[in-house]
Amino acid sequence: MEPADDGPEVLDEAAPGHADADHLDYLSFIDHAIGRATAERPDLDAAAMRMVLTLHRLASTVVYDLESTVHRPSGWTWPGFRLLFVLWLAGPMEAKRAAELSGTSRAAVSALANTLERDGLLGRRRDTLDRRSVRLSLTTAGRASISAAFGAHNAREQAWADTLTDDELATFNRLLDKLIQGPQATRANRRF
Amino acid sequence: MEPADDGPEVLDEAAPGHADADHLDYLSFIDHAIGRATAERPDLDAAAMRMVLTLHRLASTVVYDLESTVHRPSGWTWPGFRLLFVLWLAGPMEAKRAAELSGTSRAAVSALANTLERDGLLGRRRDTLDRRSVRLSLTTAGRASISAAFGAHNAREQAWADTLTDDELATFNRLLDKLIQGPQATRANRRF
DNA sequence: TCAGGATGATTAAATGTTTGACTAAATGAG
DNA sequence: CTCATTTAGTCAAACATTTAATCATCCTGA
Repeated sequence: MEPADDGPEVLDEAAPGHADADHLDYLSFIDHAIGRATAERPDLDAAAMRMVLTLHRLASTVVYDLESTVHRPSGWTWPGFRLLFVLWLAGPMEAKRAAELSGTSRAAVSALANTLERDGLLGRRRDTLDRRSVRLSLTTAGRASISAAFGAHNAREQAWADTLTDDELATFNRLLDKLIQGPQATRANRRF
Repeated sequence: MEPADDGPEVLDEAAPGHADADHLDYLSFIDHAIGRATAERPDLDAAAMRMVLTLHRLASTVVYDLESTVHRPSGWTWPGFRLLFVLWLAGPMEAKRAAELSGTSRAAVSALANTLERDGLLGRRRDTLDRRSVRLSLTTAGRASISAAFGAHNAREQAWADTLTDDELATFNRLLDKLIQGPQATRANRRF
């Protein structure tokens, strides 16, 4: 990799206000970012910025934890888990519905099904009535795998939830639900 | 793609309890999943399961919204935005620190920097003291881009936050903060 | 001093994601 | 009935992510 030749267009010196940026980490960066951004642009909505920034970082951290401690050691990936999870709990279904329920595109389900089928965890079958459509279902091996993995998965979920009191958890779940049932979520879920 | 040959190992019929799985969507699947899973395995922690499932789906939906309405139309990706955002608000820094602050691996930052450098949004410069280390900084074009994009970004954040009342938002942010400051998050953030 | 071990960055290989194009099959208006 | 349109799935190209291996550089202790 060639080092950049330090042309004049590179802002190489820290701009004023970055002086305190040296003792930051993944968590404290949130406060720093909100402070810097709103100092530079007072029109920004700080509480909304905090909500999205923290929500995203928390979700990433939880997913990384589940994937690295539960699923990768069992030989599979988070996206693979998500698709098998849907099939486990809602039964065999068309690829299109699996995409809707797992929240990705049909193309991603198609690609994902390739590896999962290769690994013997799910089966594909062309529908006889509508021959465009493909029905996905767990194999017995797939069912056994996910059923076994989900115990460990839920144990980690429980450890996370234990960070909050029972009341706080109930409140948190209520607010999550309000957000995901709200107009923005309804508007946004258009991956199809 | 070859249809599976419907061998006996494929669980092709819906198991009992899947009868009501036909009128599900991305949102109502959460309730269905919790009901089915706890019916099958009463030892599971339903509230914890709900928390993680909803948290993940909400975060994915918000990110997809921001990426598809704000960032992709401007010609860049969510991961690219995240890296530039860190450089914007904390100033030039080593690649290693950029990885810590943006929450990915050093390898991912290295790959991401390739495309961003190619597109003229950031510059790389070998450190003269420690010649292993590489310093990343925004170009003026990169700075202008992110500054322009962040107005629209924050407007979408605001729309999401408006789903909650002011009190609810304050509570939600407090609980997000408690979770991300808690022992699980501290334990889990070990991507380095 | 210098050999062994740590550290920063990159690359490699495998996976997964997106959008957009393409194929094949079903549907529906005339 | 036929032809245009819609729909399900897949493919292709561009990107991004992970872990593991590799390379170069720095540091440390005998």
